[in-house]
Amino acid sequence: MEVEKTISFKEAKACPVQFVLAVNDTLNVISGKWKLPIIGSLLFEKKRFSDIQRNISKITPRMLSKELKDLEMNGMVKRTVYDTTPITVEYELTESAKSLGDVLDKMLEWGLQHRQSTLSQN
Amino acid sequence: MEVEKTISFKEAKACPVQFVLAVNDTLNVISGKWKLPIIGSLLFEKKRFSDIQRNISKITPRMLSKELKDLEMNGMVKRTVYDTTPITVEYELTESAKSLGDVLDKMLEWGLQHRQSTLSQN
DNA sequence: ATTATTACTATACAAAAGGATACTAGTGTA
DNA sequence: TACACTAGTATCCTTTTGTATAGTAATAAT
Repeated sequence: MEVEKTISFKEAKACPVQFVLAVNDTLNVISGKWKLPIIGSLLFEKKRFSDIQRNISKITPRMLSKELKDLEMNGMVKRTVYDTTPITVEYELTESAKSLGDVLDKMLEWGLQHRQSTLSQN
Repeated sequence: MEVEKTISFKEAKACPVQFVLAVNDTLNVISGKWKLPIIGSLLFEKKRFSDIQRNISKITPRMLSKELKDLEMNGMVKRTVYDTTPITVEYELTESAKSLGDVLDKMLEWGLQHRQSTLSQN
């Protein structure tokens, strides 16, 4: 039986190893070619499998299925099956996933700034 | 000749495609197994190749060399060669890279919160 | 009976990322 | 002469990630 310690922001920030581990947690949740597009597609409304597929035109069903499973396992999306004919399955972001929006905004901001500052080096 | 348009935070945020692209810019800079550990290792002081290698015990010189090149190309680290014998090479984070610290803090914070909220689902 | 629909799965393959191990150049020391 | 040091490279191999293409189950409409 493992003892799992809950770590605080302060503790994690003070220790480089914990820091890297915790940041990696976040990174892993959104890593992979299609996670971000999928999250983006679900940011404003819940959607069905085929809707997402139409939304992200180049994704294959295999990848969409796999990435959605990953996201579900990581507590990022909720999957709901409706017993219609043919069945419909709805995917929606969890609250936690929605709160990732703020982080993504920060990344967006830094990305734009960084592009500026590296362009101006020429 | 390509016209390159500089995009604003507002513009990027309003357009899902631009949003995903810009966030991906940031993601790409820190993606790969060793980027974060390397950045972490350089956060507080400049270091030499062998120092970093000692710091991140499991990295091979091949990977360290490759990742440092990537980081340099992306404007994240500055490489300085000193003509000593044997030569010494120093790596340090650029200002832009240091400013990534804030983003990483956000990611750390979210990662910890998300872990809490998914644990409490059981 | 054939076709369409939704939400996938199966198989095979290609490409990218990463690891293991050995090696190099240039110089200094024992 | 032999060895050690720094900062890497070179070669080969394994693992992970992603792609292409075809197929499935359950049901309903034509």
